[in-house]
Amino acid sequence: MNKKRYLVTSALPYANGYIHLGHIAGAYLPADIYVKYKRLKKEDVIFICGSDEHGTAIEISALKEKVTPKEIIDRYHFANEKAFRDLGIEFDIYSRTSNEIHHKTSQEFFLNLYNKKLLIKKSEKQLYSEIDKKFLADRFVEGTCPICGYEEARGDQCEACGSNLSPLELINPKSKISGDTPIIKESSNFYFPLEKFQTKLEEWISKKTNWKSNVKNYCEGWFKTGLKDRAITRDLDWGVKVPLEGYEGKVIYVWFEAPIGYISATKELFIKKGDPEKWKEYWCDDNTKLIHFIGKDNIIFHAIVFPAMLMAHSGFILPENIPANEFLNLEGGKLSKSKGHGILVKDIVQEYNPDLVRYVVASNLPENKDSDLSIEDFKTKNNNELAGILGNFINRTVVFTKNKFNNKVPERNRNDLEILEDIKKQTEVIEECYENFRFRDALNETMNLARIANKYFNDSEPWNVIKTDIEKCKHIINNCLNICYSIAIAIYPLLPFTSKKILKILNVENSDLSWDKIGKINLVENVELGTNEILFPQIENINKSLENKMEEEITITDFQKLNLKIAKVITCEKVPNSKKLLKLKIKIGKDERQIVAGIAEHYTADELIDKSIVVVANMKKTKIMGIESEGMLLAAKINNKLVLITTDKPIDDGAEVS
RNA sequence: GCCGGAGUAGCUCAGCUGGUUAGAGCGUCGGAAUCAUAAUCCGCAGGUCGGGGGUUCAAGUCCCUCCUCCGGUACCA
Repeated sequence: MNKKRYLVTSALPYANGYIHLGHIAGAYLPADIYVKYKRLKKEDVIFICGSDEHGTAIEISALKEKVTPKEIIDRYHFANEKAFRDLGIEFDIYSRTSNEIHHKTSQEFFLNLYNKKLLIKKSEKQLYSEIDKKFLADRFVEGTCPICGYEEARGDQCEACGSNLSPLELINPKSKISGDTPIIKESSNFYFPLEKFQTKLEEWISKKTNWKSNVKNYCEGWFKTGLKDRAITRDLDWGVKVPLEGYEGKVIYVWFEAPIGYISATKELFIKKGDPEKWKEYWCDDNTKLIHFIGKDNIIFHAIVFPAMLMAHSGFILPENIPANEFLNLEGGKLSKSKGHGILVKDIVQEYNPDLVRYVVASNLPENKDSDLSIEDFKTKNNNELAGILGNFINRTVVFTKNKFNNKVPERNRNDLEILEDIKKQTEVIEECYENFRFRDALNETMNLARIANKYFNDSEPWNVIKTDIEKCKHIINNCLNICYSIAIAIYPLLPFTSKKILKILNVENSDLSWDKIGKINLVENVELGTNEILFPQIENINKSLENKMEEEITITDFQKLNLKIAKVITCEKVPNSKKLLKLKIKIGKDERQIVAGIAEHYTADELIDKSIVVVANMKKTKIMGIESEGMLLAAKINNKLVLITTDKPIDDGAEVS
């Protein structure tokens, strides 16, 4: 019988931004907890992750910052790698898709499908720049929108009117790289026949009775719409080159190549370990359970696209489970980079004990639905739970030992194992949680160990017993110290740093942790303890500013780009068929113009007439629901309240705001 | 507009295929204790399970409808 193996992956973070708590809650912390638990159970498990480093977004960031893509990916790759490490998230390997081994692996994968004639070749007219010497990907083209006339529409979409475009539709297209006017040229690209795999996928997923319902629901949604073939190559520089002659200047699309990163990273891991063939045990052997930890935005890729790719390639195992999480909100608001709302890991670890961060996130994991995290939690959970329940038990036990028994493990002197058995029994409850990917429950049940322990301490009253029966007291404290050790093991998946600290306090730093040791007698009598330490000092104040650290700072020059003016509303009417749009005519000095504003849910058209408002006067023209808008009015918004910005005292329209 | 998801105690959330008095953690309150980071332990708190209607012997749990929020997708030439 072959032993079961676990191959655990966390979604490859895109190397175009810093990791924040939403990411951690979605894909990384649950995976790390799971892996640590499996390791305690002495299971064969490897934990794979790495940076996803290709794609247009990175290339565009590089273009914007006038640096090479390599600089961008290096910045985020190393920063994120460190962020994970700081949080105690320990991958066996944190690789990156820019590595040579990944390029090679992806190309082999591609060729495998190509040689089987599975890929569909489609020729399409594409824009080609003779100066840049390449085909221009959608987002590298700019031109006039054929629908609304907006002059800087992107190749894929017009930001002004929202129309989806293809670069060929643009009037006067220009290369965003060189400004060159591209010509139309035939370009052929390959498509992956996803449609063909739909039946097989549906069948496969229908058998996955232990998958979370949210994951299955998403899949069913996609099936219902019908899977469509997806382009697998595109005209770009930055990425894995298409390994065929005549396809120079084309790369493999990131969605295809990134998940292969799990395979390349596994290869890399075993090359480093000096056993270069061993990766196959994890990817090609049915005794291995492949588990992808991801956020819900990634479900389509891990539950549908990648499995289809693996089926097409054949020889690989398919995922056993995909315990995708929903999204983590912060103070009721969505975590989003663009809105400057969120907590970056690199910042939070400066502020708090990483185990506290793990604890707060783990107790709020969005396992069944989007969840909400409050900054206040860092304080209350630290003080009330970690310090009060867990830290306190360790501390009261150790301090008691120090004061009454010379800081040495007192002797056992009776045959009473009941409390240790209770502890053991509780761990079975915890195990069940882990096996079912219920990490929030696991955390709660783990804390119950400390609750049981505190109760035992209270009920046993060693501070009284010592006055009448010192032997009995020794036994009690011996139990408590052994419970401390058990707790150190049990909390290890959740609070690895604290676990180590407890071992140090117990002076058994080098002991090999194993789940089986929980509820057993592990400490040697009369051995002296180490130095005590307060595990979770009380937190008095919390730093609310953390949530805003994502906001970009600007200079006065940036501000001056805005041309803010006072305007007077002349007429105003509701835009038919819209929920929140009002169309208003405004007067800015001599200038009269029309703007469309999304405030109908807060103001009626009549209320606005004659009001003095503040508008951004140099806003690019745009069309909203087909209506031209030549500016943007300012309003303050919080929760669901919205009020217009107006002036303190009357002032003529046209006045500048600065 | 359409398709999903969600709306359960003050807060954060559990409640599988409908079935005894709707649960947990934290907070609040009362009590016990004082070894411990004013930490612990015990007890209590009574929430029309978003509104309304329906099916059923029985619904938080199924059906219809409405409201609110969140995703996805479409359209508004």
